[in-house]
Amino acid sequence: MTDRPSPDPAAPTQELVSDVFARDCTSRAAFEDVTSKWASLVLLALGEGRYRFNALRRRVDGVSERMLSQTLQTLEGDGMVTREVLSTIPPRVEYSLTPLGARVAERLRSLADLLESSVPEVRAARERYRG
Amino acid sequence: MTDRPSPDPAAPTQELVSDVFARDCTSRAAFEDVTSKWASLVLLALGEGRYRFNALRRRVDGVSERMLSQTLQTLEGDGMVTREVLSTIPPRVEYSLTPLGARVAERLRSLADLLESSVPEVRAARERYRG
DNA sequence: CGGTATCCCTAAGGATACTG
DNA sequence: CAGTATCCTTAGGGATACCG
Repeated sequence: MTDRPSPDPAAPTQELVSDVFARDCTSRAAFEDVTSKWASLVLLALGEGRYRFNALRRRVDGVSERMLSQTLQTLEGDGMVTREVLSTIPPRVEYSLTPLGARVAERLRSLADLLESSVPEVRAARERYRG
Repeated sequence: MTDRPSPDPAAPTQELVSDVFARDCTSRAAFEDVTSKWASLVLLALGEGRYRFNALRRRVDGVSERMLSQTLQTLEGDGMVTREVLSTIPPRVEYSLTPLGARVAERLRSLADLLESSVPEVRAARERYRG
C-alpha cells in the first residue's frame, strides 16, 4: 500500500478497479482466503498476539493439525501472517500478523463482535423461521 | 436487539459471554454462515440495494441457482435477509437486508474495501512466497 | 420468473501415523 | 514441539431437468 508510487493521473489504473464480485479478481481470492472457515479464526486469534503452533491449535477450537498448517501457509502466502522459526531445542515456531494481516484482523474482529452481541437476535430469527 | 428487555444487572447474563472461538456457540455458526463463500458476496450485493433473484445471480459472478437459493434461505433463517413475494404476473421475488443484515454487510464491505485496495500488496507477497 | 429436485463429482477436511 | 504424509469420508457445489 505505502510502497506504491504516488498516483499519476495519466498512468494506467491497473488495480484501482479491483472488484471483489469478479470471479477472477485477486481481491476476491484474498477475500475468500481470509474469510474461509479456519483462516478467519486464526486471524482473530493472532489479532490477540503472537502464538506458537500448538497454542494456536488450542485457541482455535476444533481445528486439526492439518488444516491449521495449511491455513497458516495460505495466510503467509497472502502476506497476512509472518512465520518465525526460533532455533531452540525443542524448536519453536511463532506466528504473528503482518501490518496487512492486522488491518484485516481488525475488520474481522468488528464483524465477530457484532455477531457475538447479536446471538439473541439470530436465535429468535431462527425460531421464527423454523416455525 | 431492541426487543430485548432493558438489561437487569441482577439477571443471569446468558448470552453476554458468547464467543466466536467456541465450537458450539451460535455466534460462531452465524459467523461461518455470513462469511461462507457465497453468503458474504450476497450480503455485499444486497448492501447496494434490493435485488430480484436473477439480478442477484448476475451480480454475484459465478454463483449457481442452487447455491444462491440455498444461501438466501440460510441468511433468511439467520435474520439477515428479508424475502418478499410480489403477486404479479410473472411472479417477482425481492430480497433485501434486515437491520441486522445491514450492519453485517457494512462490516463485510469494510473488509472487502481493504482487500480491494490491497491487491498489489497481496500479489507482491505471493510472488515473494512462491519465490 | 423463480425456484426445487436429482445426480454426480471434486475437494475440503478429519484421523492417524510418522519425522526433523 | 512442529509439523508432513497418507488414507478416507463427507459435504460443498456444479449441471441438468423439471414445476408453480
